[in-house]
Parts: sequence; C-alpha cells; structure tokens
Amino acid sequence: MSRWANALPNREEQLETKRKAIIREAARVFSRRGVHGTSLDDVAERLGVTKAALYRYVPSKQDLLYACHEEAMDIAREAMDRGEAEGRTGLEKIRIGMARYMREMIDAMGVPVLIIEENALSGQQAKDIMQRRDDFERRMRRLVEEGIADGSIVQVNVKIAMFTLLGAVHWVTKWYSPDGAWGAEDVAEAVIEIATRGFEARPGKVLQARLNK
Amino acid sequence: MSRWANALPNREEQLETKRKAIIREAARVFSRRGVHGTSLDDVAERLGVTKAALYRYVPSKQDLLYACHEEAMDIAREAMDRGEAEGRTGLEKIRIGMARYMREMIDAMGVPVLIIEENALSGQQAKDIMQRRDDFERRMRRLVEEGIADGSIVQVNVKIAMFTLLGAVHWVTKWYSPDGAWGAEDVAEAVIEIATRGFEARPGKVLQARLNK
Amino acid sequence: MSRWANALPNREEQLETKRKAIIREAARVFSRRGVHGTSLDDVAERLGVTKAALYRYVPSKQDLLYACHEEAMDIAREAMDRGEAEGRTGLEKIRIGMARYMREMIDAMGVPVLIIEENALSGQQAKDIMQRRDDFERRMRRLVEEGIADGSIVQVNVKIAMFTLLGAVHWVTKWYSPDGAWGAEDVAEAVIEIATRGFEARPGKVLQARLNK
Amino acid sequence: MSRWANALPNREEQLETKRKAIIREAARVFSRRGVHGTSLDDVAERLGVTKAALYRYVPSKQDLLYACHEEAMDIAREAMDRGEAEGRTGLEKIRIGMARYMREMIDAMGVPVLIIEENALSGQQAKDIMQRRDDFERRMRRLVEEGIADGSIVQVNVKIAMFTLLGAVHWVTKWYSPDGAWGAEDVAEAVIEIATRGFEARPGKVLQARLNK
DNA sequence: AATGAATGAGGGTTCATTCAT
DNA sequence: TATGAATGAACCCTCATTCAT
Repeated sequence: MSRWANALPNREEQLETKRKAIIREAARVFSRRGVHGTSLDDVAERLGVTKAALYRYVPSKQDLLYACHEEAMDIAREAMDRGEAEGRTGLEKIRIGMARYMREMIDAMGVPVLIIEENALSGQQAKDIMQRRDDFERRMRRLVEEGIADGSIVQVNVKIAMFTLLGAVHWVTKWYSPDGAWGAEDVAEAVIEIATRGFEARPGKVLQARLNK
Repeated sequence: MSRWANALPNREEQLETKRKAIIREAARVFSRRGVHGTSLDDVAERLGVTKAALYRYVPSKQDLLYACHEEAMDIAREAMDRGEAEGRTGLEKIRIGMARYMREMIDAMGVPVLIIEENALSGQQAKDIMQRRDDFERRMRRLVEEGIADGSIVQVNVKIAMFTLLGAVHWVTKWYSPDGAWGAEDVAEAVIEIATRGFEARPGKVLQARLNK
Repeated sequence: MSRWANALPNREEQLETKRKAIIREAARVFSRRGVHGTSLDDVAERLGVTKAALYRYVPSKQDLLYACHEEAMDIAREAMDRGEAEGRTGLEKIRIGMARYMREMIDAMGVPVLIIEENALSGQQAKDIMQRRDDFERRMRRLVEEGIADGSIVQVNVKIAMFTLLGAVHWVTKWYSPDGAWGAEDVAEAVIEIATRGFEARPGKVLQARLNK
Repeated sequence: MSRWANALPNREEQLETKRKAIIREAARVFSRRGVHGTSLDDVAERLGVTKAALYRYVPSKQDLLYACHEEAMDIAREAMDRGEAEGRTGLEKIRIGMARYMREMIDAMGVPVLIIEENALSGQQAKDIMQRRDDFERRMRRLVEEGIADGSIVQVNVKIAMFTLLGAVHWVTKWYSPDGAWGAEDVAEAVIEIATRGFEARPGKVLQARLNK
C-alpha cells in the first residue's frame, strides 16, 4: 500500500488528515476482523507505516477504537438530524436518515457500520459510546412511534421494528465491498427500501432503478 | 457459576454433554465479545471450570470455534430442510426455515447466530465453513427467486433481499437476552415477520399477539 | 504395548517389580528424548498404563529420575568392584569394569548409560548423584594412574584419558539399538577394546571375533 | 550479565551479530540442560534481554534449535573438507578434521558439540539435520576405511571405531569449561590424539606438551 | 516524523500432580 | 489397583506500548 494511502493533501493540518486516515482504516479492519483480532501492526501495514508511527496520532488502541465510535456516532447524529429535518412522516424521516447514515459511513470509513464487541471499550469511554448509541436508538424508536401515529408505519412492535432495520443496515459490513459494482448510494437506498418496507403502512412495489446489475 | 452449568445429567455420555456445554457457552461468548476478545479462561470461568479442563473435551480454541460453526451450520441446514418441506410458496419456506433456525440456535447456543470474524478460522476449516455458509446463502437466494416466480415475493433484487433478512436475523445477537420477557419463539416469529414483510408481495397488517409486553 | 511389558511374575513383590519396570522404561526414554522432553504420559503409554497409575509406584517425576540415576550408579559401583577384584593391571581392571558396566546397564535399562541433563535434578538429590558420579570418576582416575604406574597404560593425561573413555561409552546411547544385530555383550567389548586401546601401553591388533557382521 | 554479552561491534550488521549471539548462547544451554529443559527465558536472561526480544531475531524456538544445528553442521563440513584436503592418510585426515571441528565448535558455540535429543526437531527440519548428520558420519566411515586401506588404521570394525571417536569428542560438552586452564586448542588435540590412538595402526607414546597442568 | 528495538502483560497449550471413584 | 477428571504452574508466542535515534 502507498504511504498513508495518499492522504496528505496540504500542510500542518496533515496531522488531522492522517489521524482521520488512521481512524478510517482502523474502523474498516476492526469491523471485519474484530477489534481484538486486529493488531496495530495490521492497521499500520495497510497505511504503509510502522506501528510506532501511529502513536504520533493516536494515544492508544483503546482511544483509536473510541475515536472510531465517536466518528460513527457523529455521522449517525448528523444523519438523524437531516432525516428529521427533511422527512415529512416518521417513515420518511427514518428512510432519509438511515440512507444518509449508510452513505456517510461508507464514505468515511469504507464500511457502513462499526459492530461493537462487548468489553472492547471500558470505563468512561464505554459509557459514553453506549450512551450515544442509546440516544440514537431512542431517536429511532421515537420516529417509529411517530410513523405509527401519522399512519406511515404499520402497527408494529417498536423495538422489533427498529432492531430489524438496524440489523439489515449493520449487516452490510459483512457483504459490501467498495470495489464491487454498486456504489454506496445504491446499496444504501436498496437496503433501506426493503428494510423499511417491512413496517411500511402501505408498501407497494420495490423500486430498484440502479440495481439492475 | 455452578459447575458445568448443571449440564451433567447422566454418566458416560457426560463427555459429549460437557463438550456440547462448552460449545454452547463458547458460541455465546464468542458471539458477544468476538473470538479474539474471548479467552478460554473466560469460557471456562462461565462453566465453573479451569481453562485446562476444557482441553479434555476440545483440542484447541480453533477447533472449538470450528465446532461452534459446525453446530450452527447443522442447525441451519436442518431448518432450511424443514422450511422447504413444509412451506408452500417461496416466502413461506423462508419464513418457516428462518424462524426455525432462530429458535433452534437460541435453544442450542443461547444465541441466535454466530458472527464470523474474518481470519478467525484458517486453512481447511475456514474453507469448510465458508463453503457451508455459501451453500446456505445459495439456498436462500433460490427460495427468494422461487418466491418471486410464484408471486409470493415482490420483484426485488435477490441479493439485497437476502442480506437484509440475514442482517435482521443476525443482529438479534446484539440485543436479545434469554433472561428477558420474550422467549426464543416470540422473538423469532416477530423478527421474521417484519423482515420478510420487506419483500412480501402482498403485505398486510402485522400480527404480534405475544409481543404486547 | 502389553500391560506392564509383561513384568508381573509373582505376587506382592509385584510392586517392586513394577517399580523397576517403570524405572527401566523411564531411563530408556529419558535417555533418548531428554528428561524434559519426556512426559509421564509417554512413559505410561509405553507400559500400557495411565499416567496416574505411575504414582502408585513412584512419588514424582523427580524421584523417578533420581531412581534411574541411583540404579545406574549401583550398577556402576558394582561393576567397578568387579573390575578391581578381577583385573590384574590398571588397564585390565578398567576393561573388565567398564565392559560389565555397559552390559548390566543395557540389561537393566535397555540403554548403556544415562546422560545427565544439568538442572534436571535439584537439591539433595542432585548432590547425591553428583557425589556418586564424582566417586565413580575418581575411581576411574585412580585406575588410570594405577595403570600408568604398573606399565599397562601409557603416559597420558589422566583426565583426558578418562573422559575419552567415558565419552565413547556414553555415546553408545545414541546409536545402539537392542533390536540390532549385536548383543549387549558384543558392543560392550568392542567399544571398550578400542576406547582403552587409546591409552594402552602396548596396543596390538584389534580382536573382533563376534563383530564380523 | 551485560547486555548481549558485549556482542555488538558495529551497526546494521548488528542484527546478524545479535542473531549469532543468540544461537551461540542457545547452543550452549541447549547442550547442557537439553532443549526442553531450557526455556527461552533462560536463553534471554543469559543475554541480558527479555524473552520477547529474541523474537526479533529468531522466529521460534524450533527455528532457533534448527539454526544451532545448521551452524554446527556447517562447521563440521568445513572441518571435514580441511581434513581431507590437508591430511595424507585416512588417519591424518580424521585427526586434522576432527581437531578442527572441535576447535571451531568451541569458538563458535562455546561448546564442542550439540547433542541431539530425539523428537526435538520435527518435520522437514528434522529430516534436513538427520540428513546432514548422516552425511557427516558417512564421510567419517569412509575415512576410516581409507585409513585401513592405506595402513594408517588397524583392522577394526568401522562403525565401532567411528562411534568411539565421536563419543569421545561429543562428551567434551559435559566436562569442558571455557573458563578452565585449557584452551580449545589444547583440549581438541589431546582428545583427538587419545581417541584416534584407539585405532591407530602403529600407536606410539602420547604427546601432551601443553597439558602439564 | 518515523523507525527499530525492547518490554511486560496476556493468551493458548502442555504437563506434573491430585483426587474421587 | 487403576482410571478419568481437574488443577496450577510453566512455557511459547503475540502484541500494545515506550523509547532512543
């Protein structure tokens, strides 16, 4: 691999750029092989650097993992904000939000989501992330309830509906390849469409213009 | 924890019973914390035994993981067989098969599925499991196609539909607790209903008798 | 292998018989693979028994090793006694003694000598054995000196002569096989003849009647 | 002990120097305590380093052992080459070769020989080393035969003669101390002289100028 | 800014030893 | 008397982390 995966555009903000590159690459590998199954040597090698070099940008593996989650959570929140701002019904808000979430995650980390291994984080960091994840889930639940209320979502157990959707989204990690025929955009929309159709009040046909691969 | 989690009913078949108990417990922990995030000490402790004791029943951690996957795959195949035998349309076959799969997995391993960390298995074992997983996925795809053909499933991208369903199912690992209010049966049916509704040809209301928690 | 290598002739002295069988077998394996390279499972397996069974006859691996050395040292002393009693010159005493030593060792342990790994024994046991080994070597030195004095041995550095002989004898472990064409008797005599010829005062031709294999 | 036993003369070749130091030290300890009786901690401690540090220079304990044997075999071959080139009779060739072998081994590893515990190496490595050891012994046998043919060696069983000599040489491990009064040179010559005198055709007195300790 | 070298902690595995049967 | 089961210590090896250069 080329050094730093060619992520060195300008100057002193290089530091931040490189940090982001590390996080992005780490997220990708953590996602696939598991946090504990990934050594910092692995991460470093993919960036064309030495393990020791990483420590200039990240204080520890734990912190690196935490940063990955933070990044993911930032993206999630921002996506939910968008969804709530732009959607009209509960269903629409969910669709817009989650699609954006997936797209952004794939752009940022090359991977649509970070799967959380229990115990991988600890102490305050674990609490922080769990807190934010819970917030995220709470927002989702509320949107489902909103959808039920406004008639866009069928009468359904909220928790099940939410986790079904989240599962579909998260699972993309296991099969999506950025080198494949489909772009982030395509996959995101296709998955969200089917997954939300599961609790859509008046589901019709499935559109899939771009997916005629 | 009590010794062997009280899994010692009779006598010489104790060996096999204990082996199964180990596999079951390992699967559960591997699933939550990741294979590499789980030490054999962890597994042993949950069984109220020493790490060394495990080695009377399992030749290595690798083999233990392999055994977990084998067990899972056996269950998966058997469930698919059932689905194909008992269902009438493609959709029905999928529903019956996947629901059974979830129930059996929860019974056997306390966990609805095993998530595969890349690189966790290696060599022939990795090939074996991938092979069987591919077989499993191929069968699912065919059922989706069958469903489209017989009109029970809407026109949809087969791969996306399948992975959406699988994601919903697999994700249950992350939130299901056997100690909670819902039994395996309830969760399995609820998840499958919503997840398959995503590509059901004529989706109606959602039934959820048992889920009025 | 048959149970206890068929070493169960009479009755309550069986205990001692079995103990000897264990020592014998252990000595053999220790000799070849090294003490630390040999597990009690290895020893037990060769006797057709379980590891745990050994503990009825031997209190620990350390003690087993010690017993091996004791046995060897008993044989060595007895052989030296014989040599000193029967030989006329220093050279003759050495020849008789060492040849007997080799024969008896092979009979008793199936192996002509025990090679001592440093640190394998410890504490008092180590001291004991070292003491006896030193006694043995001291006796050998005195016989060499006696041989020089009585003219049967050439003027030679005593230590070197002794260790050369001992080396030749001990090395037999590495190549002698009781299943081969030569008996213990043959090998013992042939080796001793050549090895002592190295410091014999008036060495002549080499006799090797039995070795025309 | 001082770091790396003061074996760090220059710079980038330090890596090779250190590797050699490890091999040398390992050979020494393996030789005395047996491979299985020696932990890498032992080896590391003698070099004033941590066990983990060794892994920068040697991939595994097995490979370390293999490297020891390789080194020894290289020295053996080179010594035999010398003996065959410089000696005139079979006997002379053996004397020159073996004396050189002992000297070089003591210089390189501080120990005149490596004793092979059965099963210590495995697979291809075991085959390799056995092969080379057999080659070595074959060469020795041929020299003995040559000596018999050219009249420098008495009529003798070739195998016994060879193993007697090898035993004398190998045994030096057990009693030679580099810190003692004799140098490698002295010991080598003294041992070889007496050991080969065992099958010399016309053995005379024993010279031992330097050994009047 | 990055590297090579070194360390200490931890995990997988073996094994001597104990004990209930 | 012998066995199977279990344990704790020890060992090999990996890896996150630090430091001198």
